[in-house]
Parts: sequence; C-alpha cells; structure tokens
Amino acid sequence: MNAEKKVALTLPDGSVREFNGPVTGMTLANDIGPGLAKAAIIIVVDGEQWDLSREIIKDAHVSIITKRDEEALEILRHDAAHIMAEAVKELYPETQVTIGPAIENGFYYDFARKEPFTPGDLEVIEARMRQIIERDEEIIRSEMPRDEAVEFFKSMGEEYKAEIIASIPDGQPITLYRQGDFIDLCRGPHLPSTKYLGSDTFKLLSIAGAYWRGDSNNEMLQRIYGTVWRDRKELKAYLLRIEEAEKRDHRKLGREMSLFHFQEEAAGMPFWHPNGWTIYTQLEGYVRRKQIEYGYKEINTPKLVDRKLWETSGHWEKFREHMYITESEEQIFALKPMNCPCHVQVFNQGIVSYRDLPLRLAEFGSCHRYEPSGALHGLMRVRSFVQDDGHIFCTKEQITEETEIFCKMLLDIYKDFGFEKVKVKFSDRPDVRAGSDEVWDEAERCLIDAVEHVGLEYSLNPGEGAFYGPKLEFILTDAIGRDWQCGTHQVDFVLPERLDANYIGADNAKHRPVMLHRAILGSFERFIGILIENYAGRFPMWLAPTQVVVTGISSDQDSYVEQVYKKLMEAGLRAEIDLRNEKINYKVREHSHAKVPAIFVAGGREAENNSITVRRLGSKNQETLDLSDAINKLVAESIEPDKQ
RNA sequence: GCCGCUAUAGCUCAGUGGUAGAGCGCACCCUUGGUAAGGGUGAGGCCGAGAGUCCGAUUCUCUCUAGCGGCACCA
Repeated sequence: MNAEKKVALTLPDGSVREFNGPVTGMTLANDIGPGLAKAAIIIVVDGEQWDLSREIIKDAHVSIITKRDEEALEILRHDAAHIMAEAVKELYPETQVTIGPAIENGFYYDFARKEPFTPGDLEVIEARMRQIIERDEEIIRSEMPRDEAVEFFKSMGEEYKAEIIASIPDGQPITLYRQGDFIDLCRGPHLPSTKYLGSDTFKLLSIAGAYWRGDSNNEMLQRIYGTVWRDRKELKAYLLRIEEAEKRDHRKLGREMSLFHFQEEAAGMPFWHPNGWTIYTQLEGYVRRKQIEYGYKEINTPKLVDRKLWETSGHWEKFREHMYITESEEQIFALKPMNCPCHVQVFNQGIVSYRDLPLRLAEFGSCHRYEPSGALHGLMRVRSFVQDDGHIFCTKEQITEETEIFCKMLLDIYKDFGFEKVKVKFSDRPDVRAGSDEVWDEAERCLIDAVEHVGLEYSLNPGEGAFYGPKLEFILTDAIGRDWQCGTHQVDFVLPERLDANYIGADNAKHRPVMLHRAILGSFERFIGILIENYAGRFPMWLAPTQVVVTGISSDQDSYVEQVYKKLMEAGLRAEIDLRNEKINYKVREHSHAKVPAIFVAGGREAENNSITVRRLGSKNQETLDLSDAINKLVAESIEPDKQ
C-alpha cells in the first residue's frame, strides 16, 4: 500500500478525501456513504465522465452523478440503447449492430438486418431487455489496440463496427464495453450494471429506416426508437405528453373542424374549406395591416414565368428539380418557387433614386415547389403555399437599420399569437460563396449589430449562410414547448447583380442596391398548421372560424333565436344559428366539440326579457346578459390584436 | 427519393377466397327537452387504381398512387 502513490480527490463542496493509491468512483462513493453508493451511476473526473469502476490514479476534482442529476438521463438512455442491442443480438443473432446514441427523450439504435423488424418484435425485444436488466449484468470497460479491435469485430461479423473503428483517428483509445456476452464499441461511460436501468422506465416506440452514417447514398438500416426516464412516473408523463401532442395534430383537427383537406390528385396542396379559409383570410388581413404599419408596399406578380428569367436569376441551374415546369406554344414556363426575381422586375421598372430607398416590397406570393414525396407532412410541408414574402431594396449602409426594424416587426407579430420567446440563429459565410470577404464581413456585422440592438440573443450556425449572403432565422416556441423556425431574414448581394437592379445615387451614378429577403410567418399554410397545434384548435375569437352559435332551448324560441342571429351578423360577428330539434345538452356538446368559442342560448326567459345566456368554450359556467351587452362584449373580444 | 407500415361508408374502425358490417355523422318521424349524447326508422360502399393467380379476389401476388412513422432533402 505504502508503495503506491496517494490519491487526493476534491469533492464539489471543496472537501478533499485521500486514498492510499488508485481508487474507483464506487469506492469513493462508498467511502462517503452507502446511500450515495447506491444512487451513484457515474463519476465526473476533472470534467470528464468516467465509469464508477474505473480507477482514478492521480489527484483530481471529482463529482459523483446520481440518477437525480441532470446528466443522468443521457447515461440511462445510452445504456438502454446498449441493452436493446444486446437483446436484439440474443434474439436475432444474424443482426449487425451499428450505432445507438442517446437522443432527446430517449435513444435509438441502428441495426443491419435483412428481415424487417415488426411492431410485434418490439414487444419481444422489450421483454428480453427486462430479462437482461434482471440479470444485472456487470458493465465492464476495456481498451483494445485499434487493429486488434478491427479484427475482433470483423471476426464477429460486425462489419459496421469495424468500419467505425477504422475511422477513429489514431491515438484515440478504442474502448469496449462488455455486458454479459454482448460487447460493443463505445466511448462510454456506462452504468455499473444493467439493473441500474429500471425495467419499467423505458418503452420502445417505433421502427424506422435510416441511412448508414446519415448518407442517402448508403444502404438503409433499421432504426428502433425508444424512450427512457428516471422512473415509471416520468415515463408515464412522457407517454401522456405524446398523446396530448397527437390530439393537437393539425391534420386530425383540420379534418374534425373541416378546415382543409388533401387528396391524391394534388398531393401536398391543400384544399381550404370555409372554416380554414376564414382563419387564412383573417391572418392575411392582419399581416397586410402590419406590413402597411411597417412601411411596406404590397405588390403581386405572376405565378407562371418564362424560363429565361429563371435562367438569369440562377434558379434554373440551382433549383430546377424543385420547379414545376410547363410548356405552351413552344415557350417553357416555370411556376414560381420564389418571388424574389419577380420583385426585382418591379424594382427595375422606371428609375429608382437613392431617395426612394429603402424600398420595401411585400407580396403574399403563391409559390410551388416540387418537394420529395417523403417530405410532405400536412400543412407543415407542402408543394403549394403562400409566403408572407418581402424584399427590401436598400443601400449597404441601411442593412443594420432595416434588419432592426424587421426584428421589431417580427417580435411584434409573434407576440400577438402568444409567442413571446423567440430564438435567433445566425448563419455566416459558407465555404462556397459569392462576393468578397470584405462584403461578407460587413454584412455579417450588420446582422449581428441589429439583433443585438433589439436585445435578442442569437446562436451561431457556422457556414450555414446562403451562397449569396448571411442570414438570420427566427424560431418560436409553441404552447407545448416545441420549436418552429418561421421567420427568416437574408442579405443578398447576388440577385441584384444578376438581374441588373440599380438606383441612382446622390452622385448621379448608378449603384447596385442590396436586397434583403424576409418572411415572418414563412408560409401561411405552415403557420396556420402551427397555430392549430398551438391553440389545440381553440382559436382566439378574432381567428375562430365560427365565433358564436346561437340556439334555443325549445322551438318556442325559434323566432327570438333568429332575431339574435340577425343582430350578431349585423354586428359583424361570424355567427351560426342552430334551430335543430335537439336537446340543449346535445347542442352544447356538439358545438363544444367543434370548438366554437361562445354559445348563445335563449330559453323562454331570455326571449321574454331580451337577454341571452352565454356559455364559453372550456367553461361550464353560464352567464345571462342583456342581449346588446353580450353582443358588445363579443364584438370587443373579436377585435384583431393590431386594432386594439 | 429511401426503408417499413397502411388504404373498407362523410369520420373512426371491424371483417371475409363466394362482391360487406359497427359506432358516430346524415335524412325522416316521434319527442319541446335549461347547458357535454332522448327514442325510432332509413339512406350511404366499384373494399385506393391497374394487372396477375383462381371457377370466383375487397381478401392472395405484383405494379402504381396516396397517407402514416422515420431517414435523406428543405436551395
């Protein structure tokens, strides 16, 4: 013992524990207390996560991580992936394992196997995982020289693993983890044994295809997704959360509320029903007013444009496979996939003076793009859509201010839908780009300055800018915590050049304007999809397709109900009348399911004294009001947020 | 586009090698009922499209189309 070097470990509270020689995390935990030893899963040694069984041979700052710690979930999820791989290898030995990381809410593992996995297999695999957990297999770390490791996995028929090892840079140790008969290449760290993963804290969710190494040129593997939590309660809560999200699915609500539909003959192109179109036109009117407020001029440009323009703009070369092309009298046209070239055409009419800049042109531009069939997803990814598109033509000196104004406008609009939290991603120059470094330096600086001025925090997307300029992406968070990238703001030095846009400067010479491409909603289709899910179909009064339904208790009140309906319509409300021969219970139930925000009920009493009983969606309370008061209240509530 | 699954009434779904069924919705009748389903009767289907096997296909096989879960894509 004395021959060994002493090891002093500093704990997070600053206290130091000394040991006569190398010590494992588990020994340390036991030394501190048996409770901790039981709860411990890994140890952080000088900022690096280590297995508890690994010997610490020199002085270090350490902290023991238990199941309760934030980092624990990732470890548990990663281990679940290994346990699943072990189960799959036991059940289907012909399967090759590839990679299986922890991800948000869970994990996946990609397998190479001819036979497809079925949903039934998931249950079998899950049952075997529980057995492996019960076996409480010790998870043992070891290192192996790289060539030996390659040979080792090759000899087991694990070609993919061998390929991964071969691609690990020289000098990095190859670590293996063994649990039972299963050995996997892994960076670690792992739990001390399989039992640390609770047998009722995980669930396998789905099977999906995934390309080897994420490259569509490679073969497709089978991916199994699972979710893992600290305990049974957290798991149940998560599964409930998935269910709740499914209830909000805009495709389901779109059908139930008759907002829109899709059909085979126009895949990816929505057919808007009266209810959905009401939401759409309300939204459009709102954005139109906002655009006027922020100094835009609205225009409208052709949907079908000759190929020559797309050749000049560069789209024919870069974007052709996404464009719908048609021919008429030997002329080739394309449905516009973007509005920018047309906006430059408007800018180019007549002569623009520097005094006219910045010129802000907006269009609710109807675009078509041929999206890959597998990408289509309800309203969220469509082939025909309308952008709240805008292009600002300005001088380089105006970029910062214009960007600032745009950020303020975007925040202003998002706030009206309850989206208070907005994240910003800044994408700077890509490797392949147009324009000099000086121009990029300046443009990037302008965007950052603007974002900082309005007090937004941003994260960097290195090299993700467009080839024609840097960009900002704006991400909102919906009512159930999901992020959606909607807004975008891009600097473009190239298109004005290609389409020969100029203005006359104070020096009486021609100059090239800068173009800023920008959108706030992105597309109306997608934004409405997001709104449907955000509100769970319960739209605020100003957007609700039907704002109020008026109905009677019995047919004796029919004529009064008709009077009320007439007054509601005269007040400009989107009202419906329900004179069906049904009981009030039935009608309340049905209109509640339809998510109508207000139900006006008239019985004998109300008809008698010119009042109405109001029931609001989501509440069982009823309130009887004087009819004109009730109508005034609804009218007030229906005012669009920008008019309040 | 790729892998897997799915396609039956307006919706949700059951079912069968001998051309179909439920619930809800819809229509009509009875019921006039005070806030989340009153009762009865009835009408609805080329079982996604095309081809093949078979005496016979909604059912089995293949192709296509669309949808779903992912992957890739989102310039």
